[in-house]
Amino acid sequence: MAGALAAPAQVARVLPEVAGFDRELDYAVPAELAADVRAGSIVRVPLQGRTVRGWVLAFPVEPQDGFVLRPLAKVVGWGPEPSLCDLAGWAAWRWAGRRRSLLVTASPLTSVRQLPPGRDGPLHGASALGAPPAPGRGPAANPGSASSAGPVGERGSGEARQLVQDAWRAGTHVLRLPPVYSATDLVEAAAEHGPVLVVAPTNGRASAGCAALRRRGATVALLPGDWALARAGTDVVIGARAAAWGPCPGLASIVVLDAHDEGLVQEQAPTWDAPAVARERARRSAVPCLWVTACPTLELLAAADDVHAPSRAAERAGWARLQVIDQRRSDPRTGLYSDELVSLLRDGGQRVVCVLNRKGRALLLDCAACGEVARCEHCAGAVRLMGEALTCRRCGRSRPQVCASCGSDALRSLRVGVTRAREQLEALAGRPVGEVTALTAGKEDLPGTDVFVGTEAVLYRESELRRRGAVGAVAFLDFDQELLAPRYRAAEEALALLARASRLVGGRGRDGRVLVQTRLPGHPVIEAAGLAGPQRLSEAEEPVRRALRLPPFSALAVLSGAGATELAAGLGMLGDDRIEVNPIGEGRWAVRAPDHAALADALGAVERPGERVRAEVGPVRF
DNA sequence: CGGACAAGCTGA
DNA sequence: CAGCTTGTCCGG
Repeated sequence: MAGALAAPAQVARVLPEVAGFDRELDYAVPAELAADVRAGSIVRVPLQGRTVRGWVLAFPVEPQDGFVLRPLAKVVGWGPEPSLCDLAGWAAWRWAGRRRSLLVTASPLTSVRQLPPGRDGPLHGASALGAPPAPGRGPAANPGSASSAGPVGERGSGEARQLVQDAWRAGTHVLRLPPVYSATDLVEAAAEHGPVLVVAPTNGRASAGCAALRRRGATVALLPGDWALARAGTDVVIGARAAAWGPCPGLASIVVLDAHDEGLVQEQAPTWDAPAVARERARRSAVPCLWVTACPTLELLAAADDVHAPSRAAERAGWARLQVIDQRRSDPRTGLYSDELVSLLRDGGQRVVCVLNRKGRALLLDCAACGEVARCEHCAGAVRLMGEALTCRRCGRSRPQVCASCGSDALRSLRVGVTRAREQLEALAGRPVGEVTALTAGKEDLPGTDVFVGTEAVLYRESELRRRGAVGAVAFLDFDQELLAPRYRAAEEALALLARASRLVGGRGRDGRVLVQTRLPGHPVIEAAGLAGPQRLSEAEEPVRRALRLPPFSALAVLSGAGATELAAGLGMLGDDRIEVNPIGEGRWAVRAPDHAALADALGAVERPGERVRAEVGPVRF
């Protein structure tokens, strides 16, 4: 540096984008860059002999004395609004992570040097919101999706609008709308109060919602692509879960669609979830946060200020008819295909989607001659059929399809997977059956058949399935697997599957139905879906969760990775008797606290070990 | 994270 | 003791 006696440069406080580094550093801002620097700007700064990206958290600031400040190297472009930088700090505390990944989520994919004309510019000058549809207006609608209906259908529009009006005050509100309702009407009603940020559970729902809103004349930014447009200002900003971190100047409300959906939870640490981020963001802006869901979870209900539901008639109309097949007296071997299912399959006019949450062909076999379960000769683990051979799940060794105890080659499938079910369904139906699993999802077109079988991934192919005509029925071949899954949220997840299936067949008004094969016909999940009354499940679940001190009656985190044991020990050393730490096998630890604040404070108070630790706050699987 | 630098190891 | 690896520290 020349050491000239010019006026002291202004100073910016920057968070460098360096993994594992969460400190703010001060930099001098050269006069020629000062005009482009503002809080939130993305810049490049020198650090240890290289230059790295970073976010300006504050500008200008009083520098801390005692440092020779290095100059900012470059202004890359626009970044998150300053309020989102603060929100990232909160989320880093709440999910025991660092700000970097959260600010990456809040930033554009590529540098944004200039914003397009915004709210008051030519794109927006006369928003057509509330006016009759004006197809030619606004940014180009997505080609290709213009033919599909709104994100979820058109029924019950008045009800959705009315709920928005009822809930219109600062705070977090559960809008308990049935699976079939008009999200487009709902968002449109919210947008009449000012810019609305919409978080959808999948990119597919977000882009369908974007197209529907644009057809009605709203200016809509679809994230992540339209980041710059969103930052400039639109009526609606919509995207998948990362949209919770999307720019939305003048934010007047946040709407989270399918707030119960697991797609709204970030899998990588920090494991933030969009409903909780939306709630805090709305709270900080003193605007309404609307959690829209057909099946509110206990965790959502506990965190919300109130619940708004439509009339019984409207709620009933939006759930499909449920046909429960009681299989308590059927043979477990043949129980996957009830008479009712077979007649449905043989009705050639029906398009049927079957759900079986098991991949592969045969996952458990026994010998037809001696009845022995097929197991591995080396480790005694259960074997499954892979191709033509039996493969051990535990040690991976293979052997031919022969019974190890009597030598017979007549092995029977005790628990079939989707691959085998497809073959069996095809034989029963007398027409072609297509297989859909997560492996094929998104990449290939659906098979050209009218009957499908797949894991729950098949339910996420809604728009493709419906494009070829109405789906007459969704059949859950082994619903008990969902009901009895060893996870505390299993029942709520099972109801969410029935809600998704309801949406696929289109509610009471259509002839569609959801068929459930089960040995637990009186289960609260089935009762709730059958009566279109999701609170039935909440009422049954609440005392169980309370007694077991599971969320929302506690807050959980799972620690894993090489440093997990050290971090667990550190938590024990805090001497806080509200924090429980328990081993859950293989270097994994469960941490339980009375609430999220206590959990976050405890995780934040312990020094992180040198070795890597993953802290999954609010584990999806537990 | 990744560069800088120091301490530790090895072989001629 | 040069030449290399491994570990620890620290960033404005």
